[in-house]
Amino acid sequence: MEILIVEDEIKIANTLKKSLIKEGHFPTIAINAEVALELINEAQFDIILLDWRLPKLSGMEFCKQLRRNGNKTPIILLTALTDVSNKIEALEAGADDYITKPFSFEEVKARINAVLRRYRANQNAIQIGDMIINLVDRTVESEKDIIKLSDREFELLKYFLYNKGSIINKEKICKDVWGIEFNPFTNVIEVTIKNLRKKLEQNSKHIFIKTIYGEGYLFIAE
Amino acid sequence: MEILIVEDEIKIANTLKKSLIKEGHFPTIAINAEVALELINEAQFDIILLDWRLPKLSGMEFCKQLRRNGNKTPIILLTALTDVSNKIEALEAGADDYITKPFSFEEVKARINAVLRRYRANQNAIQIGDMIINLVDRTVESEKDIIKLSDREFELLKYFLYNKGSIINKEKICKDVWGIEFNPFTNVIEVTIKNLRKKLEQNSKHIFIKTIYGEGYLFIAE
DNA sequence: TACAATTATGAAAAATTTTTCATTATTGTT
DNA sequence: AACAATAATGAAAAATTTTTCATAATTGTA
Repeated sequence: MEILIVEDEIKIANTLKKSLIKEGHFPTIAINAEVALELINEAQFDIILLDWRLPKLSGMEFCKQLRRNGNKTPIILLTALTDVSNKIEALEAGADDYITKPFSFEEVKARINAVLRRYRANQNAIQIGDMIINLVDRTVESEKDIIKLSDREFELLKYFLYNKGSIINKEKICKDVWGIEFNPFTNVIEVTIKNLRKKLEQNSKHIFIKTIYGEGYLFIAE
Repeated sequence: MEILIVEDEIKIANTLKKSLIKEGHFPTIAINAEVALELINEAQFDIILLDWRLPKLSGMEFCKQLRRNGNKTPIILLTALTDVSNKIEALEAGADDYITKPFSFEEVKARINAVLRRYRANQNAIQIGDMIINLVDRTVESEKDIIKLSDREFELLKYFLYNKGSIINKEKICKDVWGIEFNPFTNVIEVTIKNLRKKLEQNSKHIFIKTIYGEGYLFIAE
């Protein structure tokens, strides 16, 4: 995993770097915000460890700037300050978490894991109607329940999501979801849609698969 | 789907908007780059349709600026220019595609779909060792072949990916992948790891699940 | 070297998913 | 209203996945 360490104290930066390499990660050091920004524009980082105190542009200001520019990489601020208002300030600047110095590497590891777990969950979770669908974990949650979909049902749901608002005919569904040419002698598509519909309707009032007679299906989420 | 239309010609913008709404999308209009940037910082767009000719800051310059600031939203440039060098210029500015005016809505639709398909594939595909793993489509490709994993096997692989470089013991694997407490009377974990290993080893020279005797498993990708 | 602990393995049982099937229901056309 | 075309449905068959099982192999300890 690519980790950017923005820290002007070389000793701290190198210690972190070594420990992260030991963990199988790929850390990169930037000694100030300027260097960091260049690196961010060149490479894709999975997470940023950002010291609060940096020369010129503070870590917090830099954090704000990144967020203002639409950068959503998870950020953990490293701070010596322990005042509660600093925590609020850090989170308001757009940081996902903060670690107070001095810190153990175990804590850094734990925070990185926690922030990434949350980030990945948010990244891949989308709200559709009154449900939350995670495209990586393949979970579907309504207000009532967690809906258990089989693989094929989930593939079909994902397909409808990607084609929301469009009428899709059976031939296209067969090709794109089953990966085979349409066979008019089988009704497996109708059956699978029926099964998916049933599960969605039992758990949602705002999501429908509407049949357009003779044309196909239209996925609607209100 | 949230679509940002950056177009100063109101007629064109409104025509596009209406057609996109008809398709079930959620378009928003910005009449210049400044307005667009504000909207981009406030909301999350799935794709941006960006006119080349904008007052003050051209679409291309705006595109460059977005990319420079780490914004990776798919962008389609709308241009009246047909010179081949403009196409190259557009792509070099960081656009994902371009559409030449005048255009039909069918073409806009087709381009949006193509760009999103490619974007989603790239977004969710990661290279690990000599394989490409798509976490949404759940496909695993090596240079030789497409590896067919069952659900459980894929969940286990994903888990190892997220914990690359860490030794994970069986109790933790059981809890995090199977979602149940470890039962010492079963060897289902060993069997599933064996099955996954076999498939990985048949297709990759650079990915291993190493056994640390008495401790757990370590996922290695070179 | 012998033994214990842990892990790996091939085969089969059990569970689940996917598809097929026959029938019913709905929609459109004449 | 009658009929044809299309879609939906419950049940069961077929296919696949997941787990169990008994045994073998590997690793660590005494």
